[in-house]
Amino acid sequence: MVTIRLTNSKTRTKEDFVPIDPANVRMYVCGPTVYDRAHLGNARPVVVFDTLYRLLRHVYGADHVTYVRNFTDVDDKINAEALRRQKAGSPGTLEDLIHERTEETIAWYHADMDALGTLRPDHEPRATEYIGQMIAMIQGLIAGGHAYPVEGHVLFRVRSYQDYGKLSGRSIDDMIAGARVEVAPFKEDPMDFVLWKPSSGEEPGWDSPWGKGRPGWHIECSAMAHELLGDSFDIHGGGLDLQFPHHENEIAQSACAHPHGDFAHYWLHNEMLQVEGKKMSKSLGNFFTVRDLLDQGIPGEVIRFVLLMTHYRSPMDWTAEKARQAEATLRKIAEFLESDPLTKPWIDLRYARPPEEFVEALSNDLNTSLALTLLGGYLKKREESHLVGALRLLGFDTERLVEKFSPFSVRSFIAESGSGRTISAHGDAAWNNAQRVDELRGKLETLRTAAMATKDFSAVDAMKSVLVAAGVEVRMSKSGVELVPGPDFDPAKLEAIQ
RNA sequence: GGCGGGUUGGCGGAGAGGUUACGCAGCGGAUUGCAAAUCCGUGAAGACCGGUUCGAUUCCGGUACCCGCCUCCA
Repeated sequence: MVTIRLTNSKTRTKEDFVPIDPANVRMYVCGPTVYDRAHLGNARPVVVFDTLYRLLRHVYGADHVTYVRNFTDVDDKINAEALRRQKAGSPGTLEDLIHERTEETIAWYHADMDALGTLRPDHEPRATEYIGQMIAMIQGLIAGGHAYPVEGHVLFRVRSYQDYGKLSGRSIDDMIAGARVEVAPFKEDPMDFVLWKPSSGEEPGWDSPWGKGRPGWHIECSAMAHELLGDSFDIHGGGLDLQFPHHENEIAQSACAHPHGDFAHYWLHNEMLQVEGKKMSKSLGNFFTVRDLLDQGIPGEVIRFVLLMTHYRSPMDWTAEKARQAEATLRKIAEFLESDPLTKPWIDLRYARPPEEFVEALSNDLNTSLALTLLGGYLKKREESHLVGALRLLGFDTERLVEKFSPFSVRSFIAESGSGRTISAHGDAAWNNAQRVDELRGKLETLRTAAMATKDFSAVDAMKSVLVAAGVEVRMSKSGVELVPGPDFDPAKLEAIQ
């Protein structure tokens, strides 16, 4: 069995991964706040940890990994939207409207992340379903002297936790010195953070020993991770921006509430995403959601490929050029996969396995960039079994790749043994297009044969330019004519040919 | 201000204390009616200054620049 090695933020070193229980490897990843469409930055950790999830399943067995990713459905932005709808006359209580909004957002999230080829986690708990556990946990923290109620709030006492700041490499005193935050007057210490806060009439609230209120942001992950994964579990993941304060606070709460456990053993943080060299932000006008990209016709597989091109601990830049390269590579792969089985050795691809070196690349702190390089090697060497095994482990469905990136091709061949033509198509729409293009292929071939005799190629060139304009690649050689649709293939433009 | 990370060839992007990364683009060639695709070949790097070492792009220190977090953004 390969040894997985992961860079643990807790120790700042790359460590051998040793699960608490190899029969049940447990991973928790911070999920989205469901107030709007997921943007591309949200997608990065989803794809990164999906890849880790797939690797863990590969190494320990699909039934021996438990992956939890939460939905944060308690949030001011959600409240604001629900309130806006209520004031606009939508029926139902505020709680109903909040639920409506979060349901809608979760459905979008699932659709968008599915398009990126990510597996659904084993559990997707919602904060609102774990309020009871959060209240119980807060009560325990108060009883243990780690938290204190004041003015309807409950605050966590950071000075009660020795190791506060260890994960993010900060000291409480340094942070106070450089703090730019306004400190609520009722805090014992400026760094104390909210576990519970009161709700006004316009905000959702739950009854608690401290009055009607709602949980602070950090407690939900602690409560849900504990409920679903226990006192101690293996991996906790999320974006680097969550390292402080979110993860720091999670550790403090969990460690103090469950002193017999040690919470997560390995903390993984992915670096941030940039767009054309700049931070993605609405003010710079380079902000976009995953749905925006999909709607622009950039396939989810391309987005996934681009995200995997850069190691997860490096800042990653989304550029149009990278998307172009990823698309070109996926097209080459698809074209090879769909190519005539008679031209390559027959293998039962159902049992294709990724090569050892490929698994090792991923096992070395999820080196997806190196993995993609190896993948390119299998393509070049036409090692179909290796290629398919590697693609699957990386989360690419080979049949979908063919349907999307090489839907059909038509070709004629002239050989000593005779001549003929082949059509390959995947899916009904592709078949119809292939039929139409094949007619044109026949016509082009006739024109070309005539032109070879007369040396007048003008008719051939005219037809070729229309095909190219319609996004069809034209390949003519001694052995025949081949037409392959490119990424911009537009069947409507073929009508220009009579 | 405090803390953390980064700086590799035209572009993207890895590994490794010493031997070709790789991809894209470029260039040369094969092939082609032309082209495309494909194949073969090829130049090009390690921000700056010091140190350790027989030898550093790879380890250590400093400088510059960039980025992130400290504000319930992944």
